[in-house]
Amino acid sequence: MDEARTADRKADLRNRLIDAAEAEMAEKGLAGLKARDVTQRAGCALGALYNAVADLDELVMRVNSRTLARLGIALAPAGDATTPEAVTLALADAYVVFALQNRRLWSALFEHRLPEGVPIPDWHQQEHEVLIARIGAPLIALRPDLPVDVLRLRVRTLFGAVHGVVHLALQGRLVGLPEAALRQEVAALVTALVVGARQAGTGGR
Amino acid sequence: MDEARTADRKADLRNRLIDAAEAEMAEKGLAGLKARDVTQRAGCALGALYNAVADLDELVMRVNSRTLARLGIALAPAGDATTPEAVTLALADAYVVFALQNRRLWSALFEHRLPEGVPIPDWHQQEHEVLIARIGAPLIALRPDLPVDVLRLRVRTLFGAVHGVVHLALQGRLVGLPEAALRQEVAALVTALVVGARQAGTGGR
DNA sequence: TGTACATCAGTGAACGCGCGTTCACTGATGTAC
DNA sequence: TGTACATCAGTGAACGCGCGTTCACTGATGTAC
Repeated sequence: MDEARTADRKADLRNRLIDAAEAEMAEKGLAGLKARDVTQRAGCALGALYNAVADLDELVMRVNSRTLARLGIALAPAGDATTPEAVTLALADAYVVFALQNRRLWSALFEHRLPEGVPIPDWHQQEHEVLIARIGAPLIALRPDLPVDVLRLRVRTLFGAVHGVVHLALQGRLVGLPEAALRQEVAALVTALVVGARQAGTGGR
Repeated sequence: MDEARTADRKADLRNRLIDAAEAEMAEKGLAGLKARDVTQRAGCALGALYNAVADLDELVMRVNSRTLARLGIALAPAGDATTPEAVTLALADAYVVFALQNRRLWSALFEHRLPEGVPIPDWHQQEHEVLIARIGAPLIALRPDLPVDVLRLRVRTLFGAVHGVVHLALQGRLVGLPEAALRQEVAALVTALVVGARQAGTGGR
């Protein structure tokens, strides 16, 4: 009857391990994540890690999963804007701010690669889809005339463009770029793209 | 008097090592580059590598240097276009094509990180600057009214946007995207950005 | 409520591997006379 | 042109380290009677 208690404690440790991994990754980046550091931080023995989780890769995916969830929350208020353009702009700006405030965790989202041949698990893939859909919603409103597959591509292009600018800014080849400047650049970028979309959609030049 | 001969042979081996490293990286990517594979491919002993080059990092930078040079050559014909817009479009398109034809070598350009605290050597940094300047030239023609530091930022934004789209496309989260589609997306992206620039520059909307 | 037994979370030393780099050596090449 | 000597490119076995993962063990927790 009390077997639930042990299960709880097991889940507890598991969470502590994910917490620890998250903290380590936030401090040292994905490449700096070491099994020993994680377990030490979580206050358990090295071996316990493999009782809670299959391997380090799973741990990374759990952390990435959390990061995506937090990103989702950070993007939510953007939906309140009144026009599709404004929504898109707000999404992009929230994305930039999130990336800046979560540099290493955000980078880990894109750096992590599973070993060759191992596919990304469905539950994780789906989390990505949700985000893409969120970004795509206002664009669909903007261009109801376009077929969905073209729109899907456009959404990824928009996302890729914003992502690329932020990525480059955080890489350090462009050190010390102030936050305000980055946000402004991204805003200009998105404005150009979205205005282009509307003009094309309404036949206006 | 014949000491030149030995020096030549030394330089020869060095070049063969860089060739080998380039081939290895093109096949297996930056992370797949191993000292033993390189020397075996170059037909020399493991230790000879360290006679020719300080360490693997230097080898990678030599390869990246070549890749940048080849990229420069690939971009050159774009300068023949007649309007600044057309030049920018041609540059972006040539960039995309180059990236697709040199996936792993192109990725290595951005993946390689020197160990913490070691700065990028000047000669390599400068190669980057040259490319950025090349991309920037038509933009300067487009917006002679803007101060240079704003333009510098804009150039990097444009580059980052294009880069991000290509990067995302090659990552594999977006597998099998046909080349034509990618080129078209990038063309649309750049058109939007460049048209925006001209309109803003001429006081148009 | 006790007692014997089973389970399994948790331990941490040890394993094993990959891999960059070093180092004592050798032999070919070049110099001095 | 020979001969003795010095140099140093090239060799590859060995070093050393980092680090993910395993595994024999232990002790606390839970079950059966």
